[in-house]
Amino acid sequence: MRYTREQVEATRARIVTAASRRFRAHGSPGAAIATLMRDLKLTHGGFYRHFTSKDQLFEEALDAAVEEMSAQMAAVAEAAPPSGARAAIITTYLSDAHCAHVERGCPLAALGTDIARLPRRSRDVCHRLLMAYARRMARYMPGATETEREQHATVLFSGMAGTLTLARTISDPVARARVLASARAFYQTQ
Amino acid sequence: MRYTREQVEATRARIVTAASRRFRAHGSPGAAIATLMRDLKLTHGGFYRHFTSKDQLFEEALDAAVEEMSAQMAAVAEAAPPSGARAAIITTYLSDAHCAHVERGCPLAALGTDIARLPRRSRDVCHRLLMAYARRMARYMPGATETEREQHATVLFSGMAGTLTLARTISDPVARARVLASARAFYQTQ
DNA sequence: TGTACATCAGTGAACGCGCGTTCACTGATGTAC
DNA sequence: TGTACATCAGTGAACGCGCGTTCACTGATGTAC
Repeated sequence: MRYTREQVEATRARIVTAASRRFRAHGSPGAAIATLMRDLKLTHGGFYRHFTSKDQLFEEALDAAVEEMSAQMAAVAEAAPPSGARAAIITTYLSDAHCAHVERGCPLAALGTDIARLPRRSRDVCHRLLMAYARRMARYMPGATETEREQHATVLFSGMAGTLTLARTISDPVARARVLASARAFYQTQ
Repeated sequence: MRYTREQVEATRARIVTAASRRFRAHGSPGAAIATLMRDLKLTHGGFYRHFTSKDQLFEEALDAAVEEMSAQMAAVAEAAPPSGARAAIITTYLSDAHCAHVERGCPLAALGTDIARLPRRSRDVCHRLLMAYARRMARYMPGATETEREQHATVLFSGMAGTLTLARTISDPVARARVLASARAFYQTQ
């Protein structure tokens, strides 16, 4: 073997991480494998030594994005006083900074409509990943039962994702900030 | 001239209407001009007698979608007692029926992330169309000033669009209906 | 009124490009003997 | 320990396909005379 198992897995991980950013920034059709590999100083042919198809990469990249995002949100929640965890999440999620960085931000806001259009099998896989995200956020949500908290997380995060997506269509920074601020106020009082 | 002005404009309108459905269902990269024209019993070459590019069609199709959707929502609001207009909008927007028909539904929920990724010039055009939608809905929203009502409409509709998009990733009808019901309850009490 | 020509929506072949995927090949290292 | 062979991550050319766009052409109708 030319490379050790560690090297091979490191390369694979680099591809997944880079893909998770590029897919969020440009969508799957907008992110070509050849470009992705070239920017990693690799050639596109080698891609298929690691993945069977672009679709498989998409799923793994989404998994990585969900993991990255939910870890960030959990960190924000844990840093806040217990009663302010939900508020801290809302402030961070609907921040100008999050809005400005699709490629590192919430995969639902970045890829929602693309996932909704996927054929059933892939859509189910993706949806399961998104549900894990909601489940992880549930502990910071109000509600008497785990199910209630999960549903609250689902509605809150999908709602904020919609507003973030809309904010990203706005070129004017002032107008964009105003929409984000309105949404923060809206969800904070709920 | 082979065709009268009426015939030419009727053909053009048919193309825009069909495109507005197909773009919402499959996104712009997923909706090919050749297929679109073929289903209208036309050939793809003729397309360029009516439009200069696919991008131009996208903008006109989005305009039509916004018009269709906001007219539907306005009708629902007008049919309700004045104090119940907002509630009626929420119930209709977050209904199973709306969720099941992307191609006739809210363009923000169907195309949000695609629009956010457009180059600046087209994104501005699209965003202006979406703002007209919010402006038209503002009259049914609470708020002391027109600006407040518009901001409320913006946050409410973008939020509902995010949840609708998420609901569309769910294959199981029961789970999907549960998410929509939770969101209806959430926004109704706000 | 009749005839010749111009117009232009629509046709269908062709072009060019990007992209996912395949494949024969390379060459450094692991392994068998 | 040394040598021959196997492995397989990575290379880069090539394939096939879909798609946006172009273009020469058609032919029915409008218009000029």
